[in-house]
Amino acid sequence: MQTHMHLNENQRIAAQYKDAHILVLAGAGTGKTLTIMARAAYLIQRGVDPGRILLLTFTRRAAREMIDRLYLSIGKSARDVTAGTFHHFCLLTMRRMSKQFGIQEYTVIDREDQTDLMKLVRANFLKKKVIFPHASELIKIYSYARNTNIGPMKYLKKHTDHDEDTMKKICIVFKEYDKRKEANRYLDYDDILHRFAKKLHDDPAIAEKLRGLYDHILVDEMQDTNPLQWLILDGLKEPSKLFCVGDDAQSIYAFRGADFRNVHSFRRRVPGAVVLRLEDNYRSTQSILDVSNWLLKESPLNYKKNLKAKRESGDKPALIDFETEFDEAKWIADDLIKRHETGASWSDHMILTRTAWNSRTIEAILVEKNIPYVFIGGVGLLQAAHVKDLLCLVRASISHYDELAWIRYLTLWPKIGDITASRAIASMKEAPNATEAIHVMKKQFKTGQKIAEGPKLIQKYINEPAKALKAGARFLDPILSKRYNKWMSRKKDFNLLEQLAERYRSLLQFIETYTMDPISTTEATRSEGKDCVSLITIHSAKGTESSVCYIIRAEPGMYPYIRSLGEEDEEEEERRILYVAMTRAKDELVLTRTGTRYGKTVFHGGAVGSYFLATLPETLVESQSEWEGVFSASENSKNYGVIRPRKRYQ
DNA sequence: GAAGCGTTATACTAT
DNA sequence: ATAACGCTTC
Repeated sequence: MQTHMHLNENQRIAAQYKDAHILVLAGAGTGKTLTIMARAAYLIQRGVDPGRILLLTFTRRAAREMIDRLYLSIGKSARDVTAGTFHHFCLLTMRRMSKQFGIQEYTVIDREDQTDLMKLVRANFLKKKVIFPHASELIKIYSYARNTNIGPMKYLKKHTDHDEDTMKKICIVFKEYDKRKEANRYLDYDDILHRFAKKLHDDPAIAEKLRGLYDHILVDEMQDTNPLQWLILDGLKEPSKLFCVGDDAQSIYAFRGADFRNVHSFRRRVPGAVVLRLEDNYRSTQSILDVSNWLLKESPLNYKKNLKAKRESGDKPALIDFETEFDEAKWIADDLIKRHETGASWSDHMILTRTAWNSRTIEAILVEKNIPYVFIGGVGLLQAAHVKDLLCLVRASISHYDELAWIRYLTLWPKIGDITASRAIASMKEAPNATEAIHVMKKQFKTGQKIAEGPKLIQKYINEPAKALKAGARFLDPILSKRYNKWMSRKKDFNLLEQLAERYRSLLQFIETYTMDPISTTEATRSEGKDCVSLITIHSAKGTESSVCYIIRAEPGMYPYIRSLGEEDEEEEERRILYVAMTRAKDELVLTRTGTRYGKTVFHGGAVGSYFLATLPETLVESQSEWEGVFSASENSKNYGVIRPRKRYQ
């Protein structure tokens, strides 16, 4: 990282550009974040009210970090800048104008709830057993179609090969899903953007108001915004000025509707926009960039990227082979300990993983060896079954429309399954208010009195989330302790939850925050600023950096990921994922791979399927094999078997 | 008909 | 770890 707010010429020109919409094309490590912050600082110093600056980032973590850094540079006024993700910003704004947006009493639901709701709709729609996409697949299709602003039918025709009849049925199911969602007063992630964008474009009075909120909109990771997000920027951009920063080579969210080409069309979309470039890399050594550059050059797409280091050439990246993921994990843990003993901080190390579950082995070893770490990405604390049980009790207490929460809560009780629960909930829907609804529900069951106690308990503490959770946890304890093995270790999560909740003024706010920004258990436990190793998915690692980076499981079937094989667009996205991973490293890059694929040892001969590192020139890395008795690392890559594309899910 | 239990299959990325 | 499924019990 460059010294604080010390800008090079191009960064300075970008940060201080006047009166224009600006796109900054900034390669990895060229000081993207620094330039955005310098822009904010410059604007504020020139007299712009910080409250009239909107900073849109990709994760809430990124927003927090930027505001913290801005605080160090310009002080208190940094806190007045609105910073967050598109979803966060849109929801916040809609909550402030909840009457105009008609979202009072609405509950935000996550992907899992979306899928569960879709399951109900799907089951209702299908008479008998027919071949029909699963709920998770339906949600994926619908979400993608909405984020790219194309109709579901158009999407289905373009991306699947279902027959006409099935496609029509799928579209009907989507309509049913919408209806059910509305009846439950749910907002899914896509609704948050969609409702906002719709008002912005269809309601001139509200649009006028929204456009007047900010003078400057700064957007990080522009390459990963999708067409729906673009509608939002487009609607807000006059008289506000856009300052967008991105890099096509780091676009890794196509599955969410982003298109890496979208930064190229910026000038067409925004007439008169100025496009600037940052090309000097301050982050990494040249040896790390050499491998990264090589990877992009191998692509059939022309990224026109050749990162040049401002730093020394440094050590060559290492490529190390292991027989099993267990060996790999142990080696990394020992390497970390060695480095720590010679004076390095744990926090100088980042372990990058393609998939969240791939990190399980290494996580176990880190725990075993007492290496402090934080896991970022993947499944959250709030997804654990027992935590969901408690949160659903809370949700049910807040909203009597919340069908999923009620089903979950009611089915915790003996002799109540989903069918009985659904019936009771259907009768509740008629009730005019929450109190009446609970009264109606109570009468359905012999144990009704006891069942109704839970929500009543929670309702007492609507504005004291920690107390509500404590009361809820105590209330559910007898049921949950019977339900789960190892209950004592699960129960600990409730204390953690209570601690988190203390920071919030209402239950609604607490639930909403963590629904939109799920965190892992280690992330919740870690005290701020603690020295620890980061174990992180590459998708979550965007925008971060570390002195030493380990990219684990860099074997065939992983880069490109096995499911993308055969689809050029998808394989190229996988290339960018690996590129993002490599360019996080400042001083040392260690690629490790195993001979295990899906639990089986792979060392049969034959041609290599699509595997990026198969053609990696030996001069670019130091190869090493910890796989005793087997061929050397360089031979190794040639001896991996053919990888065939897995049958695609329809 | 519905609940509940035990067995088996299964894993990408995320707001 | 959990969802899905088949089977048994109420």
